[in-house]
Amino acid sequence: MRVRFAPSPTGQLHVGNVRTALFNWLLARRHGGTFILRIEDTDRERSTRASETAMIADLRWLGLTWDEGPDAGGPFAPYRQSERTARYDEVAADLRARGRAYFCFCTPAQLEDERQAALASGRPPRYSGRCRAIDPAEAARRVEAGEPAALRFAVPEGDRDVTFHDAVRGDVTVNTSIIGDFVIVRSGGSPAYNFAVVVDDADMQVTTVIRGEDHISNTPRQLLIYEALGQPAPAFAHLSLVLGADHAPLSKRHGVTSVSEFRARGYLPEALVNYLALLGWSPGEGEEIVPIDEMIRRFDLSTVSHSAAVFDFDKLAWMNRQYMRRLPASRIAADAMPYLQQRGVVTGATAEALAYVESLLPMVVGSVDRLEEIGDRVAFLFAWDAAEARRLVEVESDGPRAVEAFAEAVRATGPLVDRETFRAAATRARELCGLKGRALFHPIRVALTAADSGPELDIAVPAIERGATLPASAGVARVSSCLERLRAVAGQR
RNA sequence: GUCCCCAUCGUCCAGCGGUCAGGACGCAGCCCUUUCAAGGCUGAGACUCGGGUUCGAUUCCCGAUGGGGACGCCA
Repeated sequence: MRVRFAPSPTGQLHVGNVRTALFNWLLARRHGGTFILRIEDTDRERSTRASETAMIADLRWLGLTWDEGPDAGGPFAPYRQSERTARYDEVAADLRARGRAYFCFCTPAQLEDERQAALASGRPPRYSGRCRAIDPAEAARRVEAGEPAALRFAVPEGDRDVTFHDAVRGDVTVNTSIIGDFVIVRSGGSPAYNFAVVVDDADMQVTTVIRGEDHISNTPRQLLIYEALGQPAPAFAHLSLVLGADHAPLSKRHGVTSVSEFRARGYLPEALVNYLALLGWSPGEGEEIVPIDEMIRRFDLSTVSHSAAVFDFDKLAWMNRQYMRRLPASRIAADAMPYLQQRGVVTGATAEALAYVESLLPMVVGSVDRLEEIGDRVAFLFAWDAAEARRLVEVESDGPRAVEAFAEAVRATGPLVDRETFRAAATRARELCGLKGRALFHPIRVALTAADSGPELDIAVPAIERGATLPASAGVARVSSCLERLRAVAGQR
């Protein structure tokens, strides 16, 4: 089995395309087949190498590895359409020599007028086939003389049904009478999509073409080319589209849609892949968190949904939270470093900094959806605002009393390095002031964190103390100790 | 306009002739709790409509309706 993902490098890699890539990849891995990455850069205007590079990086980040591609090489190289022009020229010449394609001299303006007229009078807006009547020898002379011409495929006359079996939706039939002669080589000499895909898929021996539903009506055209070429056609599978909440195809105006943006916002590749897999496919019973190996084991095109799916950002967020909790802490800590560095909370990627960040994870994981949000949740460690803390303490009727009792307890116990020490200090404070429950703990919280909500105190407090012992060389922003904070709030009064 | 595809809770999926129509996200309530979350439990919430076929249709067939796609010298 040979499948391919063939993006055109004209921008960012979109999650809808990633889903297509993923389904191709899953099928290849499931059957021990080959996954090919092919770059469809025939549109010279819009394709850029920067976009190609970015897409490759995104695919790598997602873990969708390919066996053949522009960088990896392979037996059917090159895998970049812009480097395959000689091959397209050859096939185009052959088609023309055999009367299956002809030169068209119509101007864009002419074509546009015809289309408008057809639309206005309610006829299908397709090419009239006018240039088909031009004698091939004369056409060749005109081209020789430098007249610009596109090459069109000569769709067989008469109405004939073209049927193909779609692996996700069954048989699809289209009548050739609705297909106008379409351009296969632009007047500039570059191959048009319908032509290049067929040549490439045939040359690269692709056995199954999995792509978006928007290509379903292109399939009959491509089948006609396969036929004219005397090549066997691959199997086809068309995936439904990914929509936004308004049921319009997912686009920038729905929010974040490109892989690089999801990455920048702190989504994990495993979560994105898992979410996307479940958008239009289900592994069977229950389970939403599906390890990649399990997906490979279970994936099958016949169980892919026929209908369009709405992208649910909330569910993705939930999924990401699940992965933040399940993936090894060392991995999450490492991935979170760039975000913390960006905030200036971590200044150097030392082993000590990494270890400290990892130690903070139990405090944030589960309460945060994305890596990017970790910084907010731990901000109280590094940016503690004494005035704000004092203000919040005073809002509580017994606030100052509770804080003073706690401060005295801490002076006795020393640094609250672990949960037990913290609890012992809290117990001592309760004995000193007689306050308990919220009346005791809330003042302690606001005094120590300058915020009235946050992580559980018995893990937040030791985190403060651990941070306070870190040397400057650790590359972590300064954390003031509990005692320092208490002194500043309770004062020496 | 023409052709093609699609149709189960708000959303994503299960269901593949007989089910109290199941799960997940989200939502509501309760519990837990020193706060916000998280977590646990409970709950509300769907078979688009009309014809067939059948003893029996969410499930099969036809039509309508609705949604989407295509009709480019974009892919």
